[in-house]
Amino acid sequence: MVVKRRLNCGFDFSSIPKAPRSSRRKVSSKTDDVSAIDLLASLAGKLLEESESSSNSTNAFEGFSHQDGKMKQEHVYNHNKPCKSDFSHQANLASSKSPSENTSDVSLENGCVLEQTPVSDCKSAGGVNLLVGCVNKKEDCEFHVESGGVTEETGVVNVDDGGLIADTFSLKDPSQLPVQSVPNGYRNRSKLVCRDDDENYCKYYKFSDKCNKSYRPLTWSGGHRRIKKSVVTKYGRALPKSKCFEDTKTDGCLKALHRKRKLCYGYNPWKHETVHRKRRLSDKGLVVNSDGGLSSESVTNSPEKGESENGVLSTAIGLPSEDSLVKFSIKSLRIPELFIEVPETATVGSLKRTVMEAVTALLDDGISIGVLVQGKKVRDDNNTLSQTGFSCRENLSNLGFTLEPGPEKLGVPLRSENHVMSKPTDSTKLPERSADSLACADYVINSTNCVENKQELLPCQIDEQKPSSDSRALVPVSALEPEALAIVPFNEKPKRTEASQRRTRRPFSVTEVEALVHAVEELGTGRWRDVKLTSFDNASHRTYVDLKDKWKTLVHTASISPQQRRGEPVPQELLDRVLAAHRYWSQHQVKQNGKHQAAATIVIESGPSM
DNA sequence: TTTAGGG
DNA sequence: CCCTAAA
Repeated sequence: MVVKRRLNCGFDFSSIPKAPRSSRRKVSSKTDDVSAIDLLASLAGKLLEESESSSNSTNAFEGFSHQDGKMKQEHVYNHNKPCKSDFSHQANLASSKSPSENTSDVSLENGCVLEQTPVSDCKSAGGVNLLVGCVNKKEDCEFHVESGGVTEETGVVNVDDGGLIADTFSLKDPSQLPVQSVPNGYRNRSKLVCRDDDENYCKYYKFSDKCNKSYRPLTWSGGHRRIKKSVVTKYGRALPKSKCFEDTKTDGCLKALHRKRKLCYGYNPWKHETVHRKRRLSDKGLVVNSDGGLSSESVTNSPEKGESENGVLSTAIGLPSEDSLVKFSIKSLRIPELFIEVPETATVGSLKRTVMEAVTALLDDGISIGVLVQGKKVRDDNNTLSQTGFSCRENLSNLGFTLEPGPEKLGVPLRSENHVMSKPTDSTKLPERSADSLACADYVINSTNCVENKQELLPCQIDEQKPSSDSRALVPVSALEPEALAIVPFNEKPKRTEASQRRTRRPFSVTEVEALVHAVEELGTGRWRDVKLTSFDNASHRTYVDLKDKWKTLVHTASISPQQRRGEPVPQELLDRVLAAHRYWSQHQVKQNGKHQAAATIVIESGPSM
């Protein structure tokens, strides 16, 4: 899975397709959501363009001040390399807010960021997260496992992945963000969890007597969702699935990349991109308009006319010369609170893989974009920017974006009719500016050793933020090497275009097995829904069917010789409990059918767990 | 929707 | 993990 994903640009996340969790559940996509992404992209592109032409664009960025003091440890990861464990990360400083509000911040980074957050903080502080990270201070940005508790007595690293959060902060100087020490609170059991928005944030579940700690499986509580949607072109036309990146679990990143590209070539009127390049991308399957550039009609659209959603988009994509343009940039989209647990004896490689899996799971579950104005989430996607209150440049400081779990909130795929987007005015305008960014991105991507190279990565992003040219601070939507970009998605995973992709395999961890066994011991083998609700409620990637299947395999595993077992070894103790529980509940079934016999059985067997 | 099983 | 018949 990891092999070809490139998660370097914050924008990627916004465009990451929501992987269908279950074929049975189909969520109708909301067109409104798309506009948010597109708008965001458009604005970002616009900002770039603007900054390029005007050194004063800096002001536009200054408004984005990071509002909270949340401590975050973020990890930029990417896996351009064949090695799945290959990911790089870096920490970012972010602010702390209540879970529901923390989304208003914007971090500017070249890559996706994972935040490490103590679970305990979540519940104890009413959802307030303490995250550790930094933007410019490399020394503080490393993924210090020790701080998380790897070296702690618990021997686990907890990465609580909360909802995805896109933070926006001043491009001016990320380093100004307060740097705080890493809390030593990562001692709980790990949660591969994804915080859901707001109220769902603090969910956690108990999964065993021994491990009666909050456990939030990696996922947002939205449960499995499988969304089938068509990709909409930047122009608002729905493309045939075969020609678009379809939402798939495994191709989320690819899709993200695709989106990124859309941003580069579709929404960002950056300069010096040739039509030829665009076409090449198009040929590769990218959703790129061959004529490229903003359409004249869109250009003529004045911001004032933007009453409808389309209008908003037009405004966002308006000509650089228009003062009314809303300009801002989103340097990165953060994935906060990825909670990970690994034994202290685990290798670094396994740690990487674990993190990678967590990230993948997070992405697989889909994300949506939220827009915040003055800390308040804008729910009406149909309002214009001005109506919403951030049409003016001075209000940008109050503008925030959030990456939120839950594809259903933002059915990325929209209906074409709802997305009459502006076309790029100048086909020749492509992200030349992004060259630097791209170089940076490439560098990041090529970094093999994430941890080791992290510091190297940071400079990249820092270097980009030159005082005189804020545009450099913009998210590097790599466009420098179109071919490469185009190739990656299509050549690497060409077939992954169907919505109903098989879910990525996620082997049960021992911890999960433990939780499962414990739940079955108490609930029996015929109440998988209850098992799910009691022990895996927040593990959206674990359906009750999954649990049932896992139990099935566990019983089988326990029945065969250890030599025949594969995968991560399950402690014999657990397997014994599996057999015991299986036996017990089998008897229990018999009991229901034949009461008398059951009574005797029960007396003999005091319980499943032993 | 949930169970139960086969694939 | 997926797919589905049944309930």
